[in-house]
Parts: sequence; C-alpha cells; structure tokens
Amino acid sequence: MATVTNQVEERKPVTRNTIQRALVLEAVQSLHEHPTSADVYEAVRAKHPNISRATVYRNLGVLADKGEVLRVEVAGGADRYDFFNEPHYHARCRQCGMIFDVDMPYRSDLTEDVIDSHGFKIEGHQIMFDGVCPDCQKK
Amino acid sequence: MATVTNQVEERKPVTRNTIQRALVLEAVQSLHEHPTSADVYEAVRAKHPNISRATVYRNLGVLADKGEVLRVEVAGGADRYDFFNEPHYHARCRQCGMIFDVDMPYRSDLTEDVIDSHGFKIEGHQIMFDGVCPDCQKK
DNA sequence: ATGACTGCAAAGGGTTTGCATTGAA
DNA sequence: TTCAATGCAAACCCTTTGCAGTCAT
Repeated sequence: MATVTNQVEERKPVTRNTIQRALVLEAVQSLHEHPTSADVYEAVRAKHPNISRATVYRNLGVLADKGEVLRVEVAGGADRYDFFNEPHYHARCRQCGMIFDVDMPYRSDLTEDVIDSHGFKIEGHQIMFDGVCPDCQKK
Repeated sequence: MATVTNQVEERKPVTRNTIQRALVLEAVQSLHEHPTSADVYEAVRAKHPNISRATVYRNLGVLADKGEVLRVEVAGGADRYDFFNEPHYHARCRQCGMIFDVDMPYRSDLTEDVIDSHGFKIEGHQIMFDGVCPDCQKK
C-alpha cells in the first residue's frame, strides 16, 4: 500500500553527511572575512583537491538553507558566506569590495518605520553600508 | 569591483547628446516599475530597432553617474533603474523578484546608529526589504 | 578635426543545471 | 536498495570590453 504523502506538505529530502559538505562548512567557519564561494572552493581544495565548484555551490546552498551559515548577497558581486549566522548588518568597501560586519543593533522592528507598504508583506530586510575601509583609506 | 578613485583630479569627458542616450533616458522615465536594462533595451528598440545592448548599458551607466536616473543594484539579479532619483528604499518580492518603492523616510543619519565602525568610513547605505508582493499573495 | 559614441561580437564573472556515477542511509 | 550527492561540462544570466567605424561638437 502506498504511503500517504501530503500533496501540500513540503517534503524536504533527508540530507546526508558527506565529506564535501563537512569540508565546506569547516571552510566557512575558519574563514572569518566573509569568503566568496571561490574562497571556500580554494580552501576546501587544499584538503580535498578533487572537489568540484558545483559541489561547493550546492553545499553552500544547503548550509545556508539549514541556517548553518549566513549567505550575504552582494549586489554586483559574488555572494559572501558568514560563519556568524545571526542576522546583522554589513558594510562594503567601495574600493576593494571587502565586506565588514557593522557594529549596530539589529532592528527587527524596522518594518514599523514603513508608513504604507501598499499591501506588500514585509518579512525581512538587509542594510548594506558603503564607504571606505581602513586599509583603503591609507592608500 | 573596485571603482578606481583617482588621486589626481578625475577629468570627466564632455558628454554628447545622442539619440540613443535621449531614448534610454526617455525609456527609464516612462517605465515606472523599476525596469531592468533588458526592459529598457526592449522599450528603446521599439523606436530605434538598431540599438545594441552595449549602448543601452553604457548609457544607463552615464545617466546613473550624472544622477539623471537612479541605479538600484539588486543582489542576485539584474540591476534596476529608477526615474525617481532621490535616495529611497526598496522592497523585493521573494516570489516574482519585482522591486517596489518603500514608503519610509530616508534615514540620512542612520550611520549614527553604528556603535563602532572600526575605522571604516561610512558614506552611504541601502536598505532592501523582502517579502511577498500583493500580486503574489493572491496566488 | 577631435574623440565620445556607436554596433557588433566576443569575453567575462558568478552561478546553475543535465547527466551518468558514486556512496551514505 | 534507494536516492541524495558528486564531478564534469555545458549552459545560463547579466554585464563589460575590444574594435573599427560614425557622428556630435
């Protein structure tokens, strides 16, 4: 007899523990400067030379979905990944493109500042500051 | 990535008034739904079929630099252009990707909420809300 | 006459996807 | 045994660039 599976219910596949997945997570957790997928790929490749880019991308996606890492989408640049997975804000250097954490309390209530959302259901927000990082100011 | 800021004075070339430029500006000003470069390209092509994508991109760049249109960079998607060129905030629909203006006062003082910028010189910020737009809520 | 601007095609970057195979459960 | 995950290559999307010719100034 067929198992009764709910049509509506979203069935998420069971994730498996592969070495590749573990290594990707480990890489993100050891790289504290908001690594790009390319950075992660290079780091993992040092230990596991045969890993493919696709696998890194897929695992970063899985880990971000599970909330084990934070994906920081950057407009006009590669996505960054953050081992610090609590919501927080970032700043991007206009010159070198580096991403920095911003020391500012997370405003989970920011939506209340919206006067009229015109029926749009706001569920989250990101703030990206931009400017010049300490290193680039010296140049 | 890095916008090369010249130490020496940056001499910007004299801009010329081409039909292509005028048509691109006209298109952005007539399309009020945050058009992508592709949208602008299509709109201009209706009047001027021989225009190339490269010309549209280059002109959107020039117009954005001159402040005649606002470029809204979208993480993980095509850039949008806005005829309303005062700084303001946006919301992106998680389902259809559409960009909406958010009715919330611009916080030019937001930088003051930063506790410690660790030497980073903050010069600007963007806020992107995300959620579900009215149309997608109906589906 | 100058050089900003154009169209075209090719290249670039970041990311995703199709497919046959492998391997964790 | 199953089907999630892998490696590879090709495809994808958006954007930029090199080039030779054009046109606004």
